[in-house]
Amino acid sequence: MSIQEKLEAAILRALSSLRESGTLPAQAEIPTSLTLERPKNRDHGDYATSIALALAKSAGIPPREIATALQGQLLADGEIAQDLAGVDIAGPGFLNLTLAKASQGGTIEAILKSGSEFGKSSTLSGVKVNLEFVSANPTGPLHLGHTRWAAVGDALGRVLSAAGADVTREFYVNDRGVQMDLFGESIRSSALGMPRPEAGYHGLYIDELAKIIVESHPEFTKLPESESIHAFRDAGYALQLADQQRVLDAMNTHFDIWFSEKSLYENNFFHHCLETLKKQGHVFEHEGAIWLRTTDFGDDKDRVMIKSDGSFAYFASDSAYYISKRERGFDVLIYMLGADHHGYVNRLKALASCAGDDPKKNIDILIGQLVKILENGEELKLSKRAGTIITLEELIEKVGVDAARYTLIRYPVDTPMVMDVDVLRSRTNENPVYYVQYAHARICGVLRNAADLGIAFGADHIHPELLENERERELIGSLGEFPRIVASAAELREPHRIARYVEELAGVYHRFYADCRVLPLGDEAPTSLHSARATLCKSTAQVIANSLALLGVSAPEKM
RNA sequence: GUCCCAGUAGCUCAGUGGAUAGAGCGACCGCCUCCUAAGCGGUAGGCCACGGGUUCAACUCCCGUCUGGGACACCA
Repeated sequence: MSIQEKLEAAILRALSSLRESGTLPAQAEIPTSLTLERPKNRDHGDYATSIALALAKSAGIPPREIATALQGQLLADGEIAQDLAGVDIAGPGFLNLTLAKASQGGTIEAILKSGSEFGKSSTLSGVKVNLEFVSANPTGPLHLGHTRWAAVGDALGRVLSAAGADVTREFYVNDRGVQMDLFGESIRSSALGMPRPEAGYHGLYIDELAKIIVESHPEFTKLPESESIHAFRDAGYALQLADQQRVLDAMNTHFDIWFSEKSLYENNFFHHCLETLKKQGHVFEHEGAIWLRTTDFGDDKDRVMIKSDGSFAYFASDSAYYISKRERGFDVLIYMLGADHHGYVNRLKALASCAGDDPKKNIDILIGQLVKILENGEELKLSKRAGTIITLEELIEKVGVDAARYTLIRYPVDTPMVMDVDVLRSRTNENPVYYVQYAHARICGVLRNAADLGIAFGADHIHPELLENERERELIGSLGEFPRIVASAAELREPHRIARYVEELAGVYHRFYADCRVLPLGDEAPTSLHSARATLCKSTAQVIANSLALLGVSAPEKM
C-alpha cells in the first residue's frame, strides 16, 4: 500500500471514529472513499484534503471545527502518526499533510523493488476489454487520418493493461462490400491500361499494385470481367493489408486480432446474430427490409440491416460485429472513431441497448478530432507517392517513430491538433519527446559515472533523512504520483495524461539536477548523500522509462 | 434546421469542483574551469468568449448567447 493510500485510509478511519464518539452527528455524509489532492503550493504540504469543507453542511458544523477534530484523530492514530511531520489546518478548512522524511523513502523503495512493474495496478482487473482502433479499409495505404489512433489506441491498450485489464486489440478489416469491388476494378483498369472508374481509387499505389499482381498472375487480365475484378481485388487486398501491417509494426503498434468483416457472414453467423437480436424484441420488417428499432433507445432514426433487395446494409455488419465481440466474452467494447463518424455514437449505443446491454457499462466510444501536419509553415496535404494524402509511413520517415507517437499521444483526442514537422525534428525544449528522453539519458549518464567512481546506490542506499533539499522533496513527490496517474489515465481512457505527467517529472528532475550535485566534486570523498542522490536518480530513471513504455516510446540511455 | 467538438498569455496548447490558473515557443535579462547547456533561473504577458444558474467553493457542472470547425444517406 502506498503512503497515499495509507493516509486516505487513515482519514476515513478518523472520520468514522469521530462519528462513533459523537463529534460528528449521524447525519454527516461521510464518503466511503476519498482521494487526497496534491497541492500546487509547497506551503500546503505534500497532500491535502477538503473533506472538512465537504462535510460541513451535512454535519451542521463549521469546516474548521471538523478539520481540527480530524487533525487530533490523525495525530493520535498510532498507525499513521509517525508518517506525518505535520497536519495543518488552512484557509476555510483544508487539512494539509506533510510527510515525514522516512515515509518519503518508502516511495523510492517501492519503485526500486517493483522496477518495470511500478505504476501497475489492479483497478481494472478482471475486466475484459475489446479495444478496436485504426480499422482502415484495406484499399490503400494508412494515412494521416489513421495515425492518431495508431499511436493513441496502442498507448491506451498499454495503459489499460497496466491498470490490470485483460485487453484485446482488434483491427476490423472491411474486406467486403462495394468499396472492395471498386478497389479491384481500379487495379484491373490500371493493369489493362483502361481509365479508372469514376468513383474508384486513383492513387499511384494502384498502379504499383497492378504491376506486382500482373507480374505474378498475368492470367488475371484474361479472365472474364467479373472474375478478373475479383481476382485483382483479392490479390490487391492481400498486398495492401500486408502493407498496413508492416507499417503499423514499424510504428510499434500491435494488434491481437485482425477481424474480417466477411467472416461475419460465414457459417450462418449473421443469421444467428439476427435471431439473438430478435429475442430482445427490437427487430421489425417494413417495406420488405429488416430494421432495428434503435429509436427505442434515443437514436434519431431506425436502422436498416437487410435492404429490401436482400443485400446487407452496413449496419448489418455493425450489429453482427457487436454481437460477436460480446459473445467472445468482452465486458467493455471500446471504439475509437474519427470525428467524421460521430454520428455513429448514438446508433452504436442504441445497438448495445437493443442487444440487451447497458451502453453506459458495455460500450465506450472515443471520438478523435483531425490531425494536421505542417512543414515549413505549410500544411501538408498532397503526397506525391500515394497520390492522395500523406501516409503514416511518410510521417515516420520525416520525424521518426518516437517523435510521431509521442506527439500524437500528448494531446487529448477530442481536440484537433497540429503536428509541426520542423518542431518534431528540433532538439530543444520545444520538442517534448526530446525533453523527456534527454532527462532519461542524462540520468543514465550520471549513473554510469557513479558506477565508475565506485559509488553504491540502490535499495540499500535510500537514506531518506539526508534528502533535505526542496528539489529532492519535489522529485520524490512527483515519483509517488505515477501509480495514480496510470490508474486515472486508464479509467478516463486518456493516455495523454501519461505524457503530461512524464514531462512534468522530467522538468522536476532537470531542476533537481541543476540544484543538487549528485556525484562528488573533484577529489571529494563519496558520502552517503552521494549514494542517496544516485539512488533517487535511479528511481527517477525507472519511472521515466515506465512512462515512456506505456506510450510505446523508447527511453535511450545515451543521446 | 438538428447534433458533436472547441473558444484559457502574442502563438501552440495543458488544467479528473478546491487555496495565488500553468507549460513550451516568441520578447527581454542571466547561468557551463567539475555529474549530458538537447539543461536551469528570472522579468514581462490573463474580465479562462459572453450572460445567467447550482455550490461553502466554478476555467471545471447546468441553461442560454456569440464565434470557429465538423457531422447529419435503404453510402460504404
